[in-house]
Amino acid sequence: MSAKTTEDIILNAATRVFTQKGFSGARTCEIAKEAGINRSLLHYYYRDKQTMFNLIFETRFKELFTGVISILGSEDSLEVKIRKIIEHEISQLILNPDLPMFILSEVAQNPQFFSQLTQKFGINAPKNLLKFENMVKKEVENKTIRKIDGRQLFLHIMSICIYPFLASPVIGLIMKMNETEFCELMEKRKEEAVTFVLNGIKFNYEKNSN
Amino acid sequence: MSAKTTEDIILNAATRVFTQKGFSGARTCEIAKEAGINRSLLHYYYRDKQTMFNLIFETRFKELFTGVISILGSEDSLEVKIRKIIEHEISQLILNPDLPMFILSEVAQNPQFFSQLTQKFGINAPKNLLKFENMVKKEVENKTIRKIDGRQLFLHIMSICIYPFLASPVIGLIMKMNETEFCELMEKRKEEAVTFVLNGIKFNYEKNSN
DNA sequence: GTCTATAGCTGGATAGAC
DNA sequence: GTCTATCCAGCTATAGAC
Repeated sequence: MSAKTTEDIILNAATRVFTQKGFSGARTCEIAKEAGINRSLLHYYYRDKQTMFNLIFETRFKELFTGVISILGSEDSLEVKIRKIIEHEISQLILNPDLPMFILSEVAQNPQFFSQLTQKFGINAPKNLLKFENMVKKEVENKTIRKIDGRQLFLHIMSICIYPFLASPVIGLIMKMNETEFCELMEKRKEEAVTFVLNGIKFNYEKNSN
Repeated sequence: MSAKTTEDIILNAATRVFTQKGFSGARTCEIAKEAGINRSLLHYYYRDKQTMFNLIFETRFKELFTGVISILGSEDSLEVKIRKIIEHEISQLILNPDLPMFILSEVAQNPQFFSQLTQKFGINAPKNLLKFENMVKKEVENKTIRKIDGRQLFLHIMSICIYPFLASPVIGLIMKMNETEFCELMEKRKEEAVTFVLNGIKFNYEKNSN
């Protein structure tokens, strides 16, 4: 990140511009301007716009997904997994609030991106998710949590962590917050989200004991 | 939607293309092709790309926001509001799965869009949200629900409804579902989400009675 | 490695025939 | 109202000087 070489300066500038505007909205001359260099230097270091974009997209893609997926596949208990995912996700997103919008909007337009990259990095998301689902299933059978589809629970958790960052401009306006206040709300959200999720799946005695 | 006149045919085609590719990714020639007409007809009916886009964006913007905001401002009880929002949102999104990505990605690049349009339509989102927050506050004081920040609860609800549609390409792949299966999961999600949220805010006797 | 100049293309917009 | 032809701007990419 510290950007000493011209190569790094360009890459950082390109990352900012692509992340904010997406591939089709980004302009190479804006990247050059942001980096404070000549436009032809972009081609010298990274051949063309698409090549540069692919490189950046891969990096940011890993930033977004590898953390959660590895926690999903860990040996922790369900409750610990839930805590870890939430704390990890929200902490990361406070540092990179525009990351999910960048990745998801590009993937929406180009779904093959996702499968290509998970293959390339040997990420086995479906396997790790299945492991999570099986844990949920077992806890449901043991009646340590209420009856719930593991996929839905996984979606609940991801939703609660990621959505606020996807909608932050809207949220900022309707809740009349500036960026700092938004971050504070997200900071508090870590604990709140854990409580909410754990309560949300708690076994319901009154309802199920008869 | 039925598209009898050329004007409507163009508008429907443009809606599809803009929604899928966004403003900067959309090409007027693609819209013309999709509508099966000549490119210059676009200009005849809608002057230019930006004008056409603004028109479509306004319409889709209303589709996404007016429903929830009016429920927020209604006289229903908190529980009924929660049920109504969830059922309304997920039902709408099953019919328009790519709507939130369209709106939110454009707003992310152009935050003034949101404030302009809410002003223009006289939507007072902050006021209706405050009403919701006050209801939450009152229920917390009455100990009918656990202690929770109304803003966080509102975010929980919106997140759980909207996020799966924003991430649907990713979700489809890691859960190995096609579009139909995804819709079925969302159909079931209505009930699951209501249970989850209501449990998530339930007053916790064990913890608070001593 | 970095710059200037320029080529070449894509896409939006307009004029004008029918 | 619809089409053809054309123009023009903006953007990417390349060649070549320093």
